Amino acid sequence: MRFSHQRELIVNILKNRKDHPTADMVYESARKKEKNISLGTVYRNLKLLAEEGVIITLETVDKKIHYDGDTSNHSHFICEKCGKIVDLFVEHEAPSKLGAMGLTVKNSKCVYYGNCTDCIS
Amino acid sequence: MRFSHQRELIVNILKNRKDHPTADMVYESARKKEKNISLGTVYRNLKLLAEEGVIITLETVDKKIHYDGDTSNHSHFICEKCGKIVDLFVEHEAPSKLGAMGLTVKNSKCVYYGNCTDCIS
DNA sequence: TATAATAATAGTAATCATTACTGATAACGA
DNA sequence: TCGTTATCAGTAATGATTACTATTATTATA
Repeated sequence: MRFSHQRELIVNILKNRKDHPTADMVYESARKKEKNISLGTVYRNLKLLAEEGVIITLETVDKKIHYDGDTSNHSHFICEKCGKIVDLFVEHEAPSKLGAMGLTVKNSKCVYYGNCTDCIS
Repeated sequence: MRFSHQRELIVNILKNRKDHPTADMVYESARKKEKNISLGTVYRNLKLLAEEGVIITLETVDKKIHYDGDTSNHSHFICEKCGKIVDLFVEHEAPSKLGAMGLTVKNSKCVYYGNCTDCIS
Protein backbone atom coordinates (compact mmCIF):
# COMPACT_ATOMS: atom_id res chain seq x y z
CA MET A 1 0.00 0.00 0.00
CA ARG A 2 1.69 3.17 -1.23
CA PHE A 3 1.58 6.53 0.42
CA SER A 4 -0.53 9.01 -1.51
CA HIS A 5 -1.63 12.47 -0.51
CA GLN A 6 -5.23 11.64 -1.21
CA ARG A 7 -5.20 8.56 1.00
CA GLU A 8 -3.44 10.36 3.81
CA LEU A 9 -5.96 13.18 3.57
CA ILE A 10 -8.87 10.75 3.86
CA VAL A 11 -7.34 9.04 6.88
CA ASN A 12 -6.70 12.38 8.57
CA ILE A 13 -10.25 13.53 7.98
CA LEU A 14 -11.60 10.43 9.66
CA LYS A 15 -9.14 10.49 12.53
CA ASN A 16 -9.94 14.12 13.31
CA ARG A 17 -13.71 13.97 13.05
CA LYS A 18 -15.81 12.87 15.99
CA ASP A 19 -18.87 12.01 13.90
CA HIS A 20 -19.51 9.10 11.53
CA PRO A 21 -19.48 10.48 8.00
CA THR A 22 -20.65 8.75 4.83
CA ALA A 23 -18.48 8.55 1.72
CA ASP A 24 -19.93 11.71 0.20
CA MET A 25 -19.45 13.60 3.46
CA VAL A 26 -15.79 12.59 3.44
CA TYR A 27 -15.62 13.60 -0.21
CA GLU A 28 -17.08 17.01 0.55
CA SER A 29 -14.62 17.48 3.38
CA ALA A 30 -11.68 16.29 1.28
CA ARG A 31 -12.43 18.70 -1.56
CA LYS A 32 -11.76 21.61 0.76
CA LYS A 33 -8.11 20.58 0.87
CA GLU A 34 -7.73 18.83 -2.47
CA LYS A 35 -10.15 20.47 -4.84
CA ASN A 36 -9.60 17.90 -7.59
CA ILE A 37 -9.92 14.74 -5.54
CA SER A 38 -12.26 12.22 -7.15
CA LEU A 39 -15.30 10.67 -5.54
CA GLY A 40 -14.09 7.31 -6.80
CA THR A 41 -10.81 7.82 -4.98
CA VAL A 42 -12.68 8.49 -1.75
CA TYR A 43 -14.79 5.35 -2.15
CA ARG A 44 -11.82 3.18 -3.12
CA ASN A 45 -9.76 4.34 -0.16
CA LEU A 46 -12.54 4.08 2.37
CA LYS A 47 -13.14 0.52 1.27
CA LEU A 48 -9.44 -0.29 1.36
CA LEU A 49 -8.85 1.36 4.73
CA ALA A 50 -11.79 -0.49 6.23
CA GLU A 51 -10.44 -3.80 4.91
CA GLU A 52 -7.06 -3.01 6.44
CA GLY A 53 -8.66 -2.19 9.78
CA VAL A 54 -7.47 1.42 9.77
CA ILE A 55 -11.07 2.61 10.00
CA ILE A 56 -14.39 1.01 10.90
CA THR A 57 -17.61 0.73 8.94
CA LEU A 58 -21.04 1.18 10.39
CA GLU A 59 -24.02 -0.20 8.47
CA THR A 60 -27.10 1.74 9.50
CA VAL A 61 -30.62 1.73 8.17
CA ASP A 62 -30.13 4.56 5.66
CA LYS A 63 -28.41 2.30 3.14
CA LYS A 64 -25.26 4.39 3.26
CA ILE A 65 -22.09 3.13 4.85
CA HIS A 66 -20.86 5.30 7.69
CA TYR A 67 -17.17 5.40 8.59
CA ASP A 68 -15.50 5.77 11.96
CA GLY A 69 -11.84 6.67 12.43
CA ASP A 70 -11.95 5.42 16.00
CA THR A 71 -11.05 1.75 15.93
CA SER A 72 -11.20 1.25 19.68
CA ASN A 73 -13.64 -1.30 21.04
CA HIS A 74 -16.85 0.68 21.37
CA SER A 75 -20.52 0.52 20.41
CA HIS A 76 -23.01 2.93 18.87
CA PHE A 77 -26.42 4.28 19.63
CA ILE A 78 -28.60 5.44 16.74
CA CYS A 79 -31.60 7.69 17.31
CA GLU A 80 -34.49 6.33 15.25
CA LYS A 81 -35.98 9.79 14.95
CA CYS A 82 -33.12 12.13 14.04
CA GLY A 83 -30.56 9.54 12.96
CA LYS A 84 -27.89 10.85 15.29
CA ILE A 85 -25.11 8.39 16.04
CA VAL A 86 -23.66 8.42 19.54
CA ASP A 87 -20.44 6.69 20.55
CA LEU A 88 -20.73 4.34 23.49
CA PHE A 89 -17.43 3.68 25.12
CA VAL A 90 -18.64 0.61 26.91
CA GLU A 91 -16.35 -2.35 27.06
CA HIS A 92 -17.97 -4.96 24.93
CA GLU A 93 -16.79 -8.50 24.75
CA ALA A 94 -18.15 -11.51 22.91
CA PRO A 95 -20.11 -14.08 24.93
CA SER A 96 -17.86 -16.91 26.06
CA LYS A 97 -20.42 -19.29 24.58
CA LEU A 98 -19.09 -18.55 21.08
CA GLY A 99 -15.74 -20.20 21.67
CA ALA A 100 -17.51 -23.36 22.82
CA MET A 101 -19.48 -23.30 19.56
CA GLY A 102 -16.23 -23.32 17.60
CA LEU A 103 -16.69 -19.74 16.42
CA THR A 104 -13.59 -17.56 16.39
CA VAL A 105 -14.57 -13.94 16.97
CA LYS A 106 -12.30 -11.27 15.50
CA ASN A 107 -14.47 -8.24 16.11
CA SER A 108 -18.00 -7.21 16.87
CA LYS A 109 -20.44 -4.45 16.13
CA CYS A 110 -23.15 -3.60 18.54
CA VAL A 111 -25.76 -0.99 17.75
CA TYR A 112 -28.52 0.23 20.03
CA TYR A 113 -31.63 1.87 18.60
CA GLY A 114 -34.01 4.22 20.34
CA ASN A 115 -34.47 7.91 20.98
CA CYS A 116 -31.87 10.41 22.05
CA THR A 117 -32.34 13.16 24.62
CA ASP A 118 -33.63 15.61 22.01
CA CYS A 119 -36.14 13.15 20.57
CA ILE A 120 -37.84 11.60 23.59
CA SER A 121 -41.19 10.25 22.42
CA MET B 1 -52.78 -3.03 7.27
CA ARG B 2 -54.98 -5.28 5.19
CA PHE B 3 -54.70 -9.02 4.94
CA SER B 4 -53.40 -10.12 1.55
CA HIS B 5 -52.34 -13.54 0.42
CA GLN B 6 -49.03 -12.18 -0.79
CA ARG B 7 -48.23 -10.56 2.53
CA GLU B 8 -49.26 -13.61 4.50
CA LEU B 9 -47.13 -15.79 2.26
CA ILE B 10 -44.09 -13.61 2.84
CA VAL B 11 -44.58 -13.67 6.60
CA ASN B 12 -44.98 -17.43 6.60
CA ILE B 13 -41.84 -17.91 4.57
CA LEU B 14 -39.82 -15.91 7.07
CA LYS B 15 -41.39 -17.50 10.12
CA ASN B 16 -40.69 -21.00 8.83
CA ARG B 17 -37.15 -20.50 7.63
CA LYS B 18 -34.23 -20.79 10.01
CA ASP B 19 -31.82 -18.83 7.83
CA HIS B 20 -31.65 -15.11 7.07
CA PRO B 21 -32.75 -14.64 3.47
CA THR B 22 -32.39 -11.53 1.33
CA ALA B 23 -35.31 -10.02 -0.58
CA ASP B 24 -34.58 -11.95 -3.75
CA MET B 25 -34.28 -15.20 -1.79
CA VAL B 26 -37.72 -14.56 -0.32
CA TYR B 27 -38.97 -13.72 -3.80
CA GLU B 28 -37.62 -16.97 -5.19
CA SER B 29 -39.22 -18.88 -2.35
CA ALA B 30 -42.54 -17.06 -2.74
CA ARG B 31 -42.79 -17.77 -6.45
CA LYS B 32 -42.99 -21.48 -5.72
CA LYS B 33 -46.39 -20.86 -4.10
CA GLU B 34 -47.55 -17.77 -5.98
CA LYS B 35 -46.00 -17.92 -9.41
CA ASN B 36 -47.08 -14.40 -10.33
CA ILE B 37 -45.97 -12.57 -7.20
CA SER B 38 -44.00 -9.45 -8.00
CA LEU B 39 -40.52 -8.64 -6.76
CA GLY B 40 -41.76 -5.17 -5.90
CA THR B 41 -44.45 -6.68 -3.69
CA VAL B 42 -41.82 -8.69 -1.84
CA TYR B 43 -39.66 -5.62 -1.27
CA ARG B 44 -42.60 -3.45 -0.21
CA ASN B 45 -43.86 -6.01 2.28
CA LEU B 46 -40.48 -6.81 3.75
CA LYS B 47 -39.92 -3.12 4.35
CA LEU B 48 -43.38 -2.69 5.85
CA LEU B 49 -43.15 -5.78 8.03
CA ALA B 50 -39.77 -4.68 9.34
CA GLU B 51 -41.15 -1.25 10.20
CA GLU B 52 -44.03 -2.90 12.04
CA GLY B 53 -41.64 -5.10 13.98
CA VAL B 54 -43.07 -8.34 12.60
CA ILE B 55 -39.66 -9.25 11.22
CA ILE B 56 -36.09 -8.07 11.81
CA THR B 57 -33.52 -6.66 9.41
CA LEU B 58 -29.87 -7.54 9.45
CA GLU B 59 -27.45 -5.22 7.70
CA THR B 60 -24.38 -7.20 6.76
CA VAL B 61 -21.36 -6.33 4.68
CA ASP B 62 -22.74 -7.63 1.37
CA LYS B 63 -24.89 -4.55 0.81
CA LYS B 64 -28.04 -6.66 0.79
CA ILE B 65 -30.56 -6.50 3.60
CA HIS B 66 -31.12 -9.87 5.29
CA TYR B 67 -34.40 -10.63 7.01
CA ASP B 68 -35.10 -12.67 10.11
CA GLY B 69 -38.55 -13.92 11.09
CA ASP B 70 -37.37 -14.54 14.63
CA THR B 71 -37.95 -11.34 16.58
CA SER B 72 -36.74 -12.70 19.91
CA ASN B 73 -33.80 -10.98 21.57
CA HIS B 74 -30.81 -12.64 19.99
CA SER B 75 -27.55 -11.80 18.24
CA HIS B 76 -25.77 -13.00 15.12
CA PHE B 77 -22.39 -14.30 14.14
CA ILE B 78 -21.19 -13.78 10.57
CA CYS B 79 -18.34 -15.80 9.12
CA GLU B 80 -16.05 -13.43 7.24
CA LYS B 81 -14.97 -16.21 4.94
CA CYS B 82 -18.13 -18.01 3.85
CA GLY B 83 -20.68 -15.40 4.91
CA LYS B 84 -22.69 -17.85 6.97
CA ILE B 85 -24.97 -16.26 9.55
CA VAL B 86 -25.37 -18.07 12.86
CA ASP B 87 -28.04 -17.27 15.42
CA LEU B 88 -26.77 -16.61 18.92
CA PHE B 89 -29.44 -17.04 21.52
CA VAL B 90 -27.53 -15.15 24.14
CA GLU B 91 -29.46 -12.81 26.34
CA HIS B 92 -28.27 -9.38 25.36
CA GLU B 93 -29.21 -6.26 27.25
CA ALA B 94 -28.20 -2.67 26.77
CA PRO B 95 -25.57 -1.26 29.15
CA SER B 96 -27.22 0.51 32.09
CA LYS B 97 -25.03 3.49 31.27
CA LEU B 98 -27.33 4.43 28.40
CA GLY B 99 -30.24 5.33 30.62
CA ALA B 100 -28.00 7.66 32.58
CA MET B 101 -27.04 9.32 29.27
CA GLY B 102 -30.70 10.06 28.56
CA LEU B 103 -30.85 7.52 25.74
CA THR B 104 -33.98 5.40 25.52
CA VAL B 105 -33.13 2.02 24.00
CA LYS B 106 -35.90 0.22 22.14
CA ASN B 107 -33.88 -2.56 20.58
CA SER B 108 -30.36 -3.55 19.71
CA LYS B 109 -28.44 -5.41 17.08
CA CYS B 110 -25.23 -7.12 17.94
CA VAL B 111 -23.15 -8.83 15.29
CA TYR B 112 -19.96 -10.80 15.83
CA TYR B 113 -17.51 -11.32 12.99
CA GLY B 114 -14.94 -14.06 12.65
CA ASN B 115 -14.58 -17.54 11.27
CA CYS B 116 -16.96 -20.44 11.68
CA THR B 117 -16.02 -24.05 12.37
CA ASP B 118 -15.69 -24.84 8.66
CA CYS B 119 -13.51 -21.82 7.93
CA ILE B 120 -10.92 -21.79 10.71
CA SER B 121 -7.94 -19.83 9.43
C1' DT C 1 19.86 11.13 -9.19
C1' DA C 2 17.59 8.93 -13.09
C1' DT C 3 14.73 5.23 -14.39
C1' DA C 4 11.62 1.49 -14.54
C1' DA C 5 7.72 -0.85 -12.56
C1' DT C 6 3.35 -0.37 -11.07
C1' DA C 7 0.12 1.38 -7.51
C1' DA C 8 -2.99 5.09 -7.35
C1' DT C 9 -5.68 8.78 -9.41
C1' DA C 10 -9.39 11.64 -12.02
C1' DG C 11 -13.19 11.28 -14.51
C1' DT C 12 -16.77 8.74 -16.06
C1' DA C 13 -19.60 4.66 -17.19
C1' DA C 14 -21.71 0.63 -15.38
C1' DT C 15 -23.87 -2.15 -11.71
C1' DC C 16 -27.47 -3.59 -8.96
C1' DA C 17 -30.24 -3.50 -4.70
C1' DT C 18 -34.01 -0.96 -3.67
C1' DT C 19 -37.80 2.26 -4.36
C1' DA C 20 -41.29 4.75 -7.03
C1' DC C 21 -44.90 4.78 -10.27
C1' DT C 22 -49.32 3.36 -12.59
C1' DG C 23 -53.30 1.21 -14.00
C1' DA C 24 -55.67 -2.93 -12.44
C1' DT C 25 -57.23 -5.89 -8.62
C1' DA C 26 -58.75 -7.42 -4.22
C1' DA C 27 -59.90 -6.78 0.78
C1' DC C 28 -63.30 -5.34 3.74
C1' DG C 29 -66.45 -2.12 6.22
C1' DA C 30 -71.07 -0.40 5.67
C1' DT D 1 -73.57 -6.10 -2.80
C1' DC D 2 -71.10 -1.92 -3.32
C1' DG D 3 -67.75 1.67 -2.75
C1' DT D 4 -63.47 2.90 -0.89
C1' DT D 5 -58.92 2.31 -1.05
C1' DA D 6 -54.99 -0.61 0.27
C1' DT D 7 -52.40 -3.69 -2.34
C1' DC D 8 -50.75 -5.81 -6.44
C1' DA D 9 -48.04 -6.87 -10.98
C1' DG D 10 -45.08 -5.04 -13.96
C1' DT D 11 -41.79 -1.90 -15.02
C1' DA D 12 -39.13 2.42 -14.82
C1' DA D 13 -36.30 5.23 -11.97
C1' DT D 14 -33.06 6.08 -8.21
C1' DG D 15 -28.81 6.31 -6.04
C1' DA D 16 -24.94 4.37 -3.50
C1' DT D 17 -21.15 1.93 -4.83
C1' DT D 18 -17.93 -0.25 -8.02
C1' DA D 19 -15.52 -0.92 -12.42
C1' DC D 20 -12.94 0.87 -16.13
C1' DT D 21 -9.21 3.50 -18.58
C1' DA D 22 -5.79 6.55 -19.78
C1' DT D 23 -2.73 9.28 -17.03
C1' DT D 24 0.06 10.47 -12.99
C1' DA D 25 2.68 9.73 -8.86
C1' DT D 26 5.23 6.79 -5.71
C1' DT D 27 8.98 4.05 -4.62
C1' DA D 28 12.57 0.56 -5.20
C1' DT D 29 16.79 0.09 -7.41
C1' DA D 30 20.75 0.85 -10.54
